[in-house]
Amino acid sequence: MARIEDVAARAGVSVGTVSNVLNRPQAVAPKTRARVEAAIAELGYLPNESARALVSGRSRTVGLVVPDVTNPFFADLARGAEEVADKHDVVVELYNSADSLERELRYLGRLETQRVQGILVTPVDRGGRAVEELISRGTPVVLLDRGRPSRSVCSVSVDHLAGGRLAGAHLAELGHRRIAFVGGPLSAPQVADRLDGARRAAAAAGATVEAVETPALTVAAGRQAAGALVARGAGDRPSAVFCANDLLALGVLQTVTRDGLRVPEDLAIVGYDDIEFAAAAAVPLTSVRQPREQLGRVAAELLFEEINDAGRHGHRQVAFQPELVVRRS
Amino acid sequence: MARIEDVAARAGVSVGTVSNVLNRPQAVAPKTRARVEAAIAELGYLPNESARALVSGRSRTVGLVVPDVTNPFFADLARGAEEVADKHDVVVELYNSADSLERELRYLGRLETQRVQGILVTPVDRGGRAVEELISRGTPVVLLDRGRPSRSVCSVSVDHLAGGRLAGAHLAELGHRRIAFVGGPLSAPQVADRLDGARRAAAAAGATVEAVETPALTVAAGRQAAGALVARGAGDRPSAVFCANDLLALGVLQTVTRDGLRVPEDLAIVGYDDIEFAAAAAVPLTSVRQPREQLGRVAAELLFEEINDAGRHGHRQVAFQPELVVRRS
DNA sequence: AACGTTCGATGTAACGATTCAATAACCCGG
DNA sequence: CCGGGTTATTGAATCGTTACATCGAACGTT
Repeated sequence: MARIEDVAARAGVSVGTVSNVLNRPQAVAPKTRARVEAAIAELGYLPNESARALVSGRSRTVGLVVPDVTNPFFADLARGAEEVADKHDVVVELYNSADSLERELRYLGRLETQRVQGILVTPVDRGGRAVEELISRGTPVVLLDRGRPSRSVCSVSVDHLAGGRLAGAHLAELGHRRIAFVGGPLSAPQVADRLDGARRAAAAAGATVEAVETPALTVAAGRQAAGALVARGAGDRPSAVFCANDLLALGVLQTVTRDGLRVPEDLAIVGYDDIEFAAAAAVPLTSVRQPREQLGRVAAELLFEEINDAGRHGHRQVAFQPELVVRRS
Repeated sequence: MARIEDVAARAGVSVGTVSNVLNRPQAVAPKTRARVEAAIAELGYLPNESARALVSGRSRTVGLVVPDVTNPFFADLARGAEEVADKHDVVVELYNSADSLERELRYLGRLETQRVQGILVTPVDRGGRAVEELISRGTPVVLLDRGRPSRSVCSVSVDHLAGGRLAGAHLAELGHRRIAFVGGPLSAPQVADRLDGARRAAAAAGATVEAVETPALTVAAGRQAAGALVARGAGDRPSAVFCANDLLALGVLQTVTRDGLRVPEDLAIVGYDDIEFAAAAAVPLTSVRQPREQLGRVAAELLFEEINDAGRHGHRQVAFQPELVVRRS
């Protein structure tokens, strides 16, 4: 494979000049530039990114670690982040921690050894030690969807307390007095906040919210939780469920309708995220919408601000307000 | 940030020894190793992957470029690939070309400048010149879901002709005589094959298949195509549609039911891929299932075979058989 | 024609690891 | 206690770039 030296030889110039046409074309005379470009084309030369990164001390990359690429919410978020990374001529490497701490650590470690410019991450363990260490060693990090009030790191999140409130108030207003919350693990703050918000809004309207904890936020977990709910029998069952995300809601919807319940007559359902499938579901899903792509965009913007503004940069915690999208469930 | 030299100094050994404990721990005496490991921990040392890659000539990475991360089909495929990459102690970098040739080229180029060990790719332009050049310059490539009979490259695919046949035969058997195929662009061979297969099976049963081409395989495109279908009026409408993937089918389903058609009574629908949402749809979707994760696994295995077995490695084209999953649509 | 400027091109020292041949330390039997 | 054979460690060369100080040519002005 051709090296910069081969190109230089072929074009009859020095390697420095080749490097210049690659990195500051305006600094080299048009004729020489043309000659060098021809040599590059003839040789099929491609610069070695490792060597580049080695001398400049940083790669032209940022990392994005999400807990579930399968969840369209994160896919949309990734798109938003890519959009702004493009403007900075940086590529986004996407990694799927699949809700596994071990995988998350592996990927974060890998990203750090690659000396990426920065990392966007939704930590599975609520942003624990691993992230602290990353930051303390100097890698810029922006937390996604983990709105801890920490001053030591930028974060972008949605006010899930408000989101929960929206859902709780909506259901209470519809006359529901017994509401179930399906979601988990409750140790995840975004999940706990949604529950909390719903509880408060429901309490204010004289309704109660019972938590049904799930191991994950997936369709399968939703099916399982719904199974337990259905098994209880009509008398002993809440009349509405608020699901911590749309994937769960879809699972619940699927199972309860299969078991003969009507939605929303026998059981009302409210989801969260408002992914594209929510509107296309068996019963179009009422859901709490998060500004998905915007979340990704803003997170990336904060990251690049920190990367470029280096030392003097105040960490900011940006919180978005969710919005209730009422459909038929 | 600590370098290997700092670690060596702190542990009182040479850099070569530190490198050894990192790469072949069994070759260094237990006592020295312990000392070095302590120094590494104290300094929070992390090797610089760029430097590593530079001297070894290859990074510990493979690339995976898919046309749509949002499509759960590809997410599952990625999971399969990661699983086998893990075993080789290699990480999978995931990139979303979003069906854009320009983005695909950018990512492939980037991967090549990073000197990745190999690339798994579902090319948007049916594996044209870009991929040929990649291969000719020596990067191992495995094509995903692009089963061209080319002997010059490994590929993993599903027999979409058979898949189309499955769908066409199923609908014809149900008595449908006018079937629409919704999907596109038809220039994509996987899409064209599905249409072809459906046509043949339908023709054998005396039915006809009319193609409704869409610009992409998304929910939105499905909605749009369905709109056109609905607008035609009951008399002039096919009684069944076969969609090139489940995303389209979901879009079609959503629009036609919104417009008052019953599925499957007024319009039967068959999807393709059998993603998780298919079963959870308004009307549980009949779909042609592809072995998604297995596809990813086998592709990765072929790639590593080529990477490790270097010169002598016969390119193979693996084709899987799809399977019809009958549900209610 | 001489001189000061500018603009373009050059050469080389890093960057941070790995590799490998050479050397040193060690172990054990005689 | 010495020598022969291992086993451990060392040190320098190397990977492919970029950055930067330096050098040279060309040009316009007086």
